[in-house]
Amino acid sequence: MDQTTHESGAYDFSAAEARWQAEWEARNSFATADAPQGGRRKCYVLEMFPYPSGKIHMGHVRNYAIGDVIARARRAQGYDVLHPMGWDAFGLPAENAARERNVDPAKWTRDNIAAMKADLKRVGLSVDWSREFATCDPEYYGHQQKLFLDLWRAGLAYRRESAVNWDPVDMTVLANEQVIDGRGWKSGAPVEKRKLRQWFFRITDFADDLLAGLDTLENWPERVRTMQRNWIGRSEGAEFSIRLTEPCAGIESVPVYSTRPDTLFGMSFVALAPDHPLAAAIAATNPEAAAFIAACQSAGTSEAAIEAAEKRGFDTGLRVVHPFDPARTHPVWIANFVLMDYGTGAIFGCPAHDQRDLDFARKYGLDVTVVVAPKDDPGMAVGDVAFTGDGAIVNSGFLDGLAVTAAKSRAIAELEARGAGKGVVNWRLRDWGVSRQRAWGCPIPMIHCEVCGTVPVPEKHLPVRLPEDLPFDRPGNALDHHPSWKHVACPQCGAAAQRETDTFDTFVDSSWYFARFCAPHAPVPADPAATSHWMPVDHYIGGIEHAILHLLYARFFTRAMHRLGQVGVAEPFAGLFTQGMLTHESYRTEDGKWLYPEEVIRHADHATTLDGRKVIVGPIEKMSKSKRNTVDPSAVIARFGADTARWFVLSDNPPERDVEWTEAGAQGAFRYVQRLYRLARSVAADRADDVALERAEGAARTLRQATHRTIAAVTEAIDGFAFNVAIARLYELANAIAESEGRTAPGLAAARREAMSALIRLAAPIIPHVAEEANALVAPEAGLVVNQPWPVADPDLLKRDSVTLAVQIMGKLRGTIELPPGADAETAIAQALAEPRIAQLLAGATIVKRIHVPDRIVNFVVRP
RNA sequence: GCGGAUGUGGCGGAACGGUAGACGUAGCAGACUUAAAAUCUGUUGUCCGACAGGACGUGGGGGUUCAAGUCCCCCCAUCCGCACCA
Repeated sequence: MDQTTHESGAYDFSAAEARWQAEWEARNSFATADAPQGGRRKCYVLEMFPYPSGKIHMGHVRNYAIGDVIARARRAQGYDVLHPMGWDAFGLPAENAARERNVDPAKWTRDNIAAMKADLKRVGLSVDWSREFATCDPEYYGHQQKLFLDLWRAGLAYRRESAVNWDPVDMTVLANEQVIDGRGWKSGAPVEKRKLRQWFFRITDFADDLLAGLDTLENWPERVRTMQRNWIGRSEGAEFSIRLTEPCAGIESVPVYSTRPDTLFGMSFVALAPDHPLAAAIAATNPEAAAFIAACQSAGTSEAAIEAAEKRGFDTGLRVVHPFDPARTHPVWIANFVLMDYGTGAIFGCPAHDQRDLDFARKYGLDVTVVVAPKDDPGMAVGDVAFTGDGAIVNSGFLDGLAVTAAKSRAIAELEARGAGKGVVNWRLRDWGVSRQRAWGCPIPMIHCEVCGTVPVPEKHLPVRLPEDLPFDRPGNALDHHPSWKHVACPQCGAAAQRETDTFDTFVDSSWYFARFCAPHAPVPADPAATSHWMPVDHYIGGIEHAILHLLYARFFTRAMHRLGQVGVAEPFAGLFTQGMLTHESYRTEDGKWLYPEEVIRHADHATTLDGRKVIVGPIEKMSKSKRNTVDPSAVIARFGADTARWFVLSDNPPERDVEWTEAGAQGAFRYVQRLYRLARSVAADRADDVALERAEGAARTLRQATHRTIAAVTEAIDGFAFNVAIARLYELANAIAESEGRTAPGLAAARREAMSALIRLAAPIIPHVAEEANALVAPEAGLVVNQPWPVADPDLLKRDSVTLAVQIMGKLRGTIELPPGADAETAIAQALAEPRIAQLLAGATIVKRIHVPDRIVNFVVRP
């Protein structure tokens, strides 16, 4: 009896998984070289690296299982596969832990990495761990500082003022997620906007290219490309000045941007962003305006908060002159829905043809003039819905009668002729602010000298290391509070100077790690030869929540590095796959306390606690610690094994959708793993059969056909990331092998061995441990499964002996017929008409049309 | 508010415009067992009817087509993102 079989004959996953993981590690099965290997095609598989929270969760298991299936399948298919792993190790949680529990964020992070790595290793991933690094390694962030200096020298980084959320009680900058309903999450104090000098990357320099590049990303989900396109937000419009009737504080006119210059005659007001310079000038002498602006500032900086807020405005009393009609004047308002960061921070309002303007106009009783008349309703009156479609321009002087597009050009030409403005391309995309007032991040390698200004840290002094004794005893930036860290001599003049105490946004850390993985020990940030070989990432796998920011920043950063000659490609991710989230029922006691699933006994129609108290079963929601509806993968792996966990998270539904963890599903997965092993034992016990595979007949040939159909179907399904479909086909093959047991047919033993070998290799990317175990029973002479090639389907065995066609009358199914594949229309229709039931139903009716789709259907269209 | 997606049996889901419900899970009936678990066999969309057969059925409403889960239009619900969470 071998050591992984219980006395009962059951598969002992625990011993087997540890043994095969050790075996792969001892053989270095997943190590990859930086350079090309003998003409083998390369495949770079990368899952978004994790934040080291300390424990893996089921979302990680699913994310890494998806990547691992692809990596293992590609390896079997003959590719040279790069599949690395690392840690996105800077960020707020470590800092919060430091404050709350007085621990060193570095130690906290290192401990978390160690724990998570141990968890991940038990999942049995085909990862080349020799490439592992964490973004908090001084070596990594030192290279990042070098990259920043390169970007700065290339003019792609600069410093300017920008607003942050300021908590006036805790005296600290808040992240948007720390602002809840306009208040600080801890202090509860209303948040203020405050301007700080901050570092920015000039991502807008690449706006055009980032947009155009999307068209080349054929292996990205269309929805992600659409989201990025909308985010970049290219628009064509007009930028022009609108003259005030009287100057205000020396300001004579207001520049506005509009994508609808065709509706200029429908203008009824001008609206300024609350932080617009003219608004500030007005507020200086008008306390009411100042109060209104102050009220707007408390909303926080997030666009969602601003736009979801009720539209409010303040009439400044100023008026502007209409650019095309000096006789008309319009009021100037300050409005909370106008964004300073978009366009010029001021708009003209045309309520009839813009919903936000209309809502605003209705609220404050402003004029609504229709200037675009829909073709089917030329006399349209506007109620509460703005008309934004095409039509003919009316009430608009020289624009009258034109269509919208023509009117835009005409209006722009007129503005240019009058010297008032011009046609411009505008982008919604803003430059990327990377300064964070946080201590647990990559220090920005700059020094502020009173004499020399802002001076870069000399490269020989990189990395600028974080101090090991960060003081977290008071709010604010611990790096800034450190007694000595920031005080240095100016590298240029030697005078006393101060280090920049802001650190980088952690999105910077994750914007080039995939390039570093290609040569993780190179003396430069990215090794050009290694990145030229491995980049782009062929399959990048992660959550849909990263669809915009992370992916856009990484695309920008790669372009910047490419421009500087540091990586071989401009586009980092050739293929993208976005997975759904893990969800689970949530449970609470009657007094509202959240319960973990393991504290709950689930009955058929209700649930109780372990000691019998009533449990309220909540909706199925995204797993989160706060609701305690999490399932701990370590516990699942200990109970069922890694193979079961991997199989379940891939089997239940398409990977791009959310998956609900269910006990029943896990049990089902567990049964399959056991069943695979039992089948292998059964096949291994078959007596040899001297009939060759090629001469298999009857049940043996049927099994061979099933095997080869499964090979074709599973290969296609895995290529398309349809793991749930691949798994359904693997169930079918297992069923077919089980059915063949005890039967007799020429070549059946050989056919069963063939089927089992295919099943093992096809299932191996998903459940690699039991696949090795089964292989050791059935075909030990073939060597480890990880070194075996992917099975290939024999086209002859994919051919069907006969096909079933549906026979329809008026599109309704009325019967089926059996035909040889490829039968022509005449044969099919004749046979359909010969069916007694069809003939009966057609009797007395006139057939007006006969439709035949080869190997699919016959449909008769009849008249009674 | 804006942008993007999703919706099919009790549940997860499958389905080049061509037999809706593959496969799994749950349920029911049976075999094995002292018993339970495991395993195996059969069965299961709803309604009518006898297992023949029929009607209905893919979030709701309309349309295109010989034929619609699939294409088009409108609506509803849920989820993701919104620039300092990662």
